[in-house]
Amino acid sequence: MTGKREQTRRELTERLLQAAEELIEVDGLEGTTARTVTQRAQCGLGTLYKCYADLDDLIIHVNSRTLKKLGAELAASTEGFSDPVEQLQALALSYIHFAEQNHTLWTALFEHNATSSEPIPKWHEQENTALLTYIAKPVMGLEPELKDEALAARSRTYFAAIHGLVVISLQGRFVGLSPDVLRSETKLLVSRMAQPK
Amino acid sequence: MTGKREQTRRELTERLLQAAEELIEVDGLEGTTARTVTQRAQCGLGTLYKCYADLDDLIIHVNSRTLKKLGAELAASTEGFSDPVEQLQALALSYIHFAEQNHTLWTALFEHNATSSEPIPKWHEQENTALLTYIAKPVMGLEPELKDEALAARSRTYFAAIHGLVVISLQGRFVGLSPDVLRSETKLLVSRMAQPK
DNA sequence: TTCTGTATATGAACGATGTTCACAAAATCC
DNA sequence: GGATTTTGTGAACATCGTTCATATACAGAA
Repeated sequence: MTGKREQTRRELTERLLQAAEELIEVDGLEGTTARTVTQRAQCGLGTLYKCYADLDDLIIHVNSRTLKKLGAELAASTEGFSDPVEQLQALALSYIHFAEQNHTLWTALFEHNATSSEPIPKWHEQENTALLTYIAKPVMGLEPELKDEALAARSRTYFAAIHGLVVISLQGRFVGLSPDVLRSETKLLVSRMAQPK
Repeated sequence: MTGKREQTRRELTERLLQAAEELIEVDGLEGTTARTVTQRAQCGLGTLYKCYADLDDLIIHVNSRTLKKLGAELAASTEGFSDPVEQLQALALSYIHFAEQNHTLWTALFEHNATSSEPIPKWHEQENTALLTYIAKPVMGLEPELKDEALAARSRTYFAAIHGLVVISLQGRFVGLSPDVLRSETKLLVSRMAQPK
């Protein structure tokens, strides 16, 4: 019987990922410590560092999962819409919906590593930029003259503007907008952005 | 000779504020600890808790200073422009300039307290929303039908969209835009937002 | 000025954090 | 089945924010 080592290692790795995700979901990033995660995963403290580089690395893997879920919802949101503007509206509303329904996980996406020395690994940066592809498609329909870098930059502009609006609203650094005001302002932002001069 | 106690207390409070500001400027929030701050201010560790509620409170006071500087630059930026759109452009470019020139202090404004249990005190929230006044003025010129809450919401939308763009660019969670692309995209965002349908 | 009482600046100490590492135990190999 | 290698473990360490007894310095009265 061979491969037992590899199996238990995979189980441990998965259990830790699951435990971290649940902890972030319930208590947020601040409650997600090396000790609470390993306790919930029912393994020793040092095991975390056998399965992941460090706690940051584990959280990045949780964020990776979250990005996959978000990507799936974004992809599904544009189905049935042929008009680029309607697609952008659907993407924006889908983003809001995801942020509301998965508040702590979504928050962890950009609050994590906010003050860290280690840079975000490239494979995870890539996962972020990959989401811009969903935006690039309708933007291409709206502004067909844009090529490559210009299209990527414009897509980032669309995303950044919407994202900023959602952050201000849901994070509540300023007094938060109500959910319906957030939606109406988002629709307005998209429709104005989507009318090239 | 009376009032010596109060004077040294004020000096200590100011020295701690100055030390924290310099530390954030040089090392960012992560290098700004209770020990490094008190060491730089040349006072005992416990003194911090005599002058401020805790380390968070001290950093909030640094952020308060930063907001004042930002507010002054924003106020100055619109001088000489009468066209609302030009005023919004000036505000946006001024915001970018401030973020670039005071990168760590500006970052501390919204990265601090990201994962904290204590809510931001109301007087500091008020300092944040006060900045929206600068935006509200030109927006009022552009969309005079907006009243009170609607105007406040629309001003937040303008700010949030620009802020999102600057964050994505300067924070570099995604691969960062070059400074001139950031500026051209910002101008485009403002001009499109500023054309009511 | 001197003496007494009070306010306060201080750093040792505490609990909690992320991370490391020697070691015992378990899996693999011959 | 014995030898060897791999690995999960938690005690230990450095550092963090925060507290508190205490010694020091100041304020008011004589």
